[in-house]
Amino acid sequence: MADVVMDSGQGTSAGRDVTDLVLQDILAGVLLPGTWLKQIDLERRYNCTRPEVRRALDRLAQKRLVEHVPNRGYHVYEPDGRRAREVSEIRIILETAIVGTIIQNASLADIASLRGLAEQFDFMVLNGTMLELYEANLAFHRHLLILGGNLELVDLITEIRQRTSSAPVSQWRTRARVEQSSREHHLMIDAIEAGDAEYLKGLVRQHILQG
Amino acid sequence: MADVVMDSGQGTSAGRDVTDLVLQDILAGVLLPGTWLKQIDLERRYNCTRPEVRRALDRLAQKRLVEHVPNRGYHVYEPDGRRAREVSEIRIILETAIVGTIIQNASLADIASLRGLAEQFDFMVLNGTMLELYEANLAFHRHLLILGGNLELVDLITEIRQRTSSAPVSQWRTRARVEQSSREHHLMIDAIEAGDAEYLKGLVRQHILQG
DNA sequence: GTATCCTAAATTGGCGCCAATTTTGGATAC
DNA sequence: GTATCCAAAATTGGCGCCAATTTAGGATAC
Repeated sequence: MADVVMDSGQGTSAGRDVTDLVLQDILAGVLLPGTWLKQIDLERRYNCTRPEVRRALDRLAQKRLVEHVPNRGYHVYEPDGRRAREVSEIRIILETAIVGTIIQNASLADIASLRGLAEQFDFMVLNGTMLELYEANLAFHRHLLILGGNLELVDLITEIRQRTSSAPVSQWRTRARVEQSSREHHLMIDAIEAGDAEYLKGLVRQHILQG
Repeated sequence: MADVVMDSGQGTSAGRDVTDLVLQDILAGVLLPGTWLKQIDLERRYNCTRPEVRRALDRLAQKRLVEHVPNRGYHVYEPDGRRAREVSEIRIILETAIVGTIIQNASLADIASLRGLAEQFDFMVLNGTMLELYEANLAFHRHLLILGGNLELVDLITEIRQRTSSAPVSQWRTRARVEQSSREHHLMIDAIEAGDAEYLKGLVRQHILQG
């Protein structure tokens, strides 16, 4: 029996589960770092019940996106310079490590798909919300990582990407940076086409460090 | 560190979080892969309430140690060859990446501490339970990783180590392998003392691949 | 006028009940 | 004898209530 049910893992799910809704609002910058997440407020905001709110908060606390203070509540994690730096370092280690495999596995069809996703990102820069831009970026990078052939790694990177919750908002404020990201996406694809692993590694590193 | 090892059936399980208790039982092999975790059973087994059980199961499902099938329950994840291989690959990438930093940062005091932890592991091989052995191993590797200077990375590796839950039991059955691990621990410390990064990388890779 | 204490409102968090769904066992029909 | 169907038991999971703790505000003493 094909009884495969997509539980609320870390996949990109539609805004059904409360956990994802809160997560999206944190990533979109609606719920700012330091904000206390009162259960009664979330209950009303997302039109859901108390237990659902509590489960969502517990899950986000496990993911270390919010902090739980016993008998006082949950609040959005404040950006931590050290942590952000360390997460970036981890991402650089992981994402540069599979550059070789990505280049080996990339077919012409893959490159075409990547171009499409990169262009979709460009489109969202002009006509899209912050969230749509974020998701387009995620889709591009996800497709790129899948070429690495390690699905666990794709999930892991997607997961630790969220650990610098405040990053997307605070770093993507300027249009210049977003357009820089856009250019780098295309340069990455060029590097894959050219089969230049070392150049791609440099691009990935730079891309992560700037956001 | 005195580790609280809970025997099943015992009554007073005060203080400890239920999630950790179930986690330890999965890691220790008491709860075998595929087992259905009925809420009523866990409730009685760990002397806790229904909501506590459900929270623990939800958390373990988030960590992907158990799988949740709606309206049917939770069961311990079956070992997946592909996943285990991919997790090993990730660990190799991360742990070999910080070998250089580890060697740079390792003081004489650190090396002495590592020797002590390695010897504690040796001791547990002879006079210790499976869980104590597992924890001694964890303590050694944790101390090693901390020398890398990236605390997020330490937590991350500790976390993904648990993703191959069935590994410790199934792979550590033979004494030969455990003693091989023991030898490798000491060889790693030797490599650190000698400042030989490349040799240490090879050891780490081999250590992860064999379990 | 300010600090402290005490009371009241608000919030968190534990707990049990009940409905919805699934599983199991047995009875019946072919 | 076997397959199918139905009913009873068991299990999951949603929901709301109430106690414990914290916070805020006001009254009182100095």
